[in-house]
Amino acid sequence: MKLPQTFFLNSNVVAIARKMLGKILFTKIDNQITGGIIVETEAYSYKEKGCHAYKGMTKRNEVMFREGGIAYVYLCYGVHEMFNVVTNKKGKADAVLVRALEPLVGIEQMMKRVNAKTERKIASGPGKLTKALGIDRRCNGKEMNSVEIWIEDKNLKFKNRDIGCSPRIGIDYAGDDAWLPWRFTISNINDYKFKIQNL
DNA sequence: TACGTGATCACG
DNA sequence: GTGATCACGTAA
Repeated sequence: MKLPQTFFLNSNVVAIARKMLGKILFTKIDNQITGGIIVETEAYSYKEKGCHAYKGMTKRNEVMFREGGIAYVYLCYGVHEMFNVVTNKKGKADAVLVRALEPLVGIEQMMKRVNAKTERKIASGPGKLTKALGIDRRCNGKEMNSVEIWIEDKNLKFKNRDIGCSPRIGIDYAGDDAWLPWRFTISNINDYKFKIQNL
């Protein structure tokens, strides 16, 4: 089942980030379908200093202020496209950064895009997963149930011990807010992968 | 551990 | 206009 927009309208972005683990992010770009299981996410709220929207609306973060359920894609360090899903109601600029995927569909195509020789680690970072899925700033503002990009729920459930929760990566500029445990990870994904059917 | 890379943003 | 900074990846 494709996740509906309502999934992203909740005001608790941390809960959404947690629930996005195990969902499957797909793109159909250049007529190729590629996708992977979301295994690492981070929550960002306009109320805290780690968030691009903390200081208000700018040209870059404008889509974060729209109604939830759309993509927020921006360029980081001049090199990497970063993919987020905007959440919450219009004007409440929250988002979830997707930081890593377990490759699942269209693996050959993903390997080609990232120029990798093996399928291992081809989407194991926020900059790499966008490259693997063909996501770039053209996806900025795109609805998350469109034909180019969407997330599916295959009802994957995890044991508590396989879910990690820790501070977010690379946001030292956020001061105290850098300590918020808003990063979520899955370990032992291979123990769960086989449960996914009907790709 | 160092640095490429270029858009963005807060200054004037 | 300009310059510091950046939600990374890779090589070493």
